[in-house]
Amino acid sequence: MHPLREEGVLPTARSTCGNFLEACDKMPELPEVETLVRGLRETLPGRRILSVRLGKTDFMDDPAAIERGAPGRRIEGVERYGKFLLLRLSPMHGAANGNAARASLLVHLGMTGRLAPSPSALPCEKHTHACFALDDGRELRYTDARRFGRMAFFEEGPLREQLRPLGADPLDVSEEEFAQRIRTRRARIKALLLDQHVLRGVGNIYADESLWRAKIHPARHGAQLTHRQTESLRRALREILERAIRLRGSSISDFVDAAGEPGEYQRRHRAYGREGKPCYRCRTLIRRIQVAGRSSYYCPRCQPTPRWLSGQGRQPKNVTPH
DNA sequence: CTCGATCCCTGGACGC
DNA sequence: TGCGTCCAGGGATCGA
Repeated sequence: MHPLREEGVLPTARSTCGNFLEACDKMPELPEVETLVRGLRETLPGRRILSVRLGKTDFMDDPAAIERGAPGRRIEGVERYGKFLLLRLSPMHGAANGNAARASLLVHLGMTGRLAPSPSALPCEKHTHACFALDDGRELRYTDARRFGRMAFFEEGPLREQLRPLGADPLDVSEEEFAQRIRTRRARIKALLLDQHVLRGVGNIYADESLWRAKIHPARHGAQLTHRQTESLRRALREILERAIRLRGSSISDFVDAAGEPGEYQRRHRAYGREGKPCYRCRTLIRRIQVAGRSSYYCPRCQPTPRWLSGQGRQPKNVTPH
């Protein structure tokens, strides 16, 4: 039996205190991945990968390529691209074959993925599917119960190929590009925010939060939005993501930020997961509907339902994008 | 091309 | 206590 299969279960490693929604809090979207990247950057660069052990591999593009390509390389950097995490690897030491080129390990955490170094002596947590032994007595371990994540090894060319289809950086996208990417589409705004080909890094939580803040109903069509609305949404999204990164970066939960509000209050979602609770702006009860196959939380008063949806009426035919 | 529906997978919540 | 059922979601894939 594979050593990783018999999972050495740590005595209830994490106190999963709290309800489901607090657990959702940890779902890796852009800010969570960014925080992880910053943490790994402190400790990984310069380390050499000595060996690789894999458990279940059905979420990996090409497990053999990882086993073949990673050992012997040095970790040169850690980067984020959307929700992807990139381990930049050196060319293979003194390699004359195909390993002379730079390469990267591409990691997506999916819903439940975690990536962290750990002393090799510690038993692996349950659902650990990849262990990279480092030259300092630690192992970089990937754990993912649901295996919705992804792991792959690429050299530069193929890596660019993988990342090329991804959309704009929501922290960086210009007013014009954002409007262009949204207002030319007839899909619902919620679907567009979640589409990694439109924007890279936004997930369900921050999509709902930014729509709440911009006062836009999740089922509106991209092409229905005014320029003023897309600009409001772009700013809301950027500010929420930036704040989330700041908050995640400070491990202390109850600090007071520049706005003078307690961190605990700040970090609470305004819409996501708050079905039946009063809107922070108008006290109307937050509702939950399905949009683009995902739960979507919104305030029915602040984010008015589009007319075509509210009545028995259906979607008008003339929402032609332009 | 565009968009929506379906499926993958597991653990936790909930009902009986 | 224990069992079954439902549900969460990112993204690939398929069909309309």
